[in-house]
Amino acid sequence: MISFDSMKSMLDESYKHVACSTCKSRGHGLFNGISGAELDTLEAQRACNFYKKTQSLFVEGSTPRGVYCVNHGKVKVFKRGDEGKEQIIHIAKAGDLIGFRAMFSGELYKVAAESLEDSNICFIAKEDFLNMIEFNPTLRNGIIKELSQELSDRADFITNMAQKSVRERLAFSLLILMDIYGEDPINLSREDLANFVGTATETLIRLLKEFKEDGCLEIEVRKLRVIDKIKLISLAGN
Amino acid sequence: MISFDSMKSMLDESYKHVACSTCKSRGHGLFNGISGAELDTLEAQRACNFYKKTQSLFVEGSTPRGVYCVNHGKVKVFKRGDEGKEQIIHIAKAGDLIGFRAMFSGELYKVAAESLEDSNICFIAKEDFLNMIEFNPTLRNGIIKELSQELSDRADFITNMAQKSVRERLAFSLLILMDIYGEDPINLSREDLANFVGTATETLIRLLKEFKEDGCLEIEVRKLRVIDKIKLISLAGN
DNA sequence: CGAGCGATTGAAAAGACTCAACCACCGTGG
DNA sequence: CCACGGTGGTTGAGTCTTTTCAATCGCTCG
Repeated sequence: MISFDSMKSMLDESYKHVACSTCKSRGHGLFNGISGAELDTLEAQRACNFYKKTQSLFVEGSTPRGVYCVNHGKVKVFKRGDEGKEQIIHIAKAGDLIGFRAMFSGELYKVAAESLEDSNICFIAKEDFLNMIEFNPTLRNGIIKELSQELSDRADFITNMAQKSVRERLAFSLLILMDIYGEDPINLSREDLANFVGTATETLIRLLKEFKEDGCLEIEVRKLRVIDKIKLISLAGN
Repeated sequence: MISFDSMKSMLDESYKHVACSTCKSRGHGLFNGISGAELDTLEAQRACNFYKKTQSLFVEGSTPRGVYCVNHGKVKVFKRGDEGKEQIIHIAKAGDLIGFRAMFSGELYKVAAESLEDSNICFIAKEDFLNMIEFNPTLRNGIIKELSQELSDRADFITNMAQKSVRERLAFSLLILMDIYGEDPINLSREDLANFVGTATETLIRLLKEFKEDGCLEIEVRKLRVIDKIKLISLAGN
């Protein structure tokens, strides 16, 4: 049976059932350069789904059943601290793969994932994904490289968290977000942004205002646009 | 030519040229369960070296040439922040492998590694290591699993850094160090410990004193011994 | 014995957080 | 069409943690 919601979803202009062959995933990241039989297999095995803003992909502690490939939209990957406060570890954009770490560790999810905006996200079941990895050396090496890359990013992240002031971390975070959002303005709730930077919402708001007064930033209700990247880089203290 | 230093090293009681077959690496981690021809290959390819306390294995920005396998001793893996302050990302103990991330990413080292005490550390050249990985599915899967595991650990680490107080982080760090040091007292300079926790040395010293007064800890010049693990866990705020 | 480094202590200052109140916007229901 | 309630955003004030800077101590090594 098709619910009213899912019908509405299908009619939503942001929803497109796309072919893997035209998906951004092929432009970068893991599935970069995949083609031929491999691509056909992928096309056949993946299931395309629409997620409304703030919909959950998976939660901490649940059993991993496959990987998620973002076709369109943004997804936050986060973890909850002791008091339930979210720490955003990563924000995935179109073309990114989510949840593959858990495929290999044999553990339950240690993080949760949730859409930040209306998103198209494909799902590839665990067995299918692991099969592809097992029999495709290129893909396999890609995975290893990807894991290595993320590990390195996180070492940076840890160092920043430990040594930088909140102001510097915010500047640094905005630079990362610029890459993720590309031409579009950064579109995050104050709370999500605070949870990415690792600070209190109020502190974040005050700093955003300062950055705006410094002429680095344009602020709309929920949208941030970086005007002066150079200045931001110097504020990030690198 | 053999230098005086290296002769002295060889005479040092802490130096033992061990066979891989008796190395702790086989008890856990990547080389867990390796045997037969594989073990012989490893034995033939690896070079055993002695590192005095505070000796560098590799520095940030240098070219990775192979992996390091700790036979005996401890190694800190760290990164320098903007003001040159070290952030210790990881402390490797006997049986741990170091520097394998860089084998796969094709980049220069993003972190540095240095011995924390007199250590025996074997070296396996890049080609040999990659060969082993390429042709040994078990080993390969082990690597992927290891990378995944570390990724998960670092997500925790980031969350802790972002949300916990320094006191909680210290308690948490001491618990991690208990695992690493096992029966031995934790043996780190105040500065290294501070750089692991991510705080100023002075703050660290004051908190250690408090923990001692709370009856959690015994403090010697450089050695820390946890007395009350339960209390420490509650202090870590989990 | 003196230099030097790591460890320690004290006092002041800065940074960030918490709490409380208030505002602005938006969708709902009357 | 408008009042209402709720959510997310913003501001202010006070407090607490943590850092910084300066000084001292104690030990080891040459």
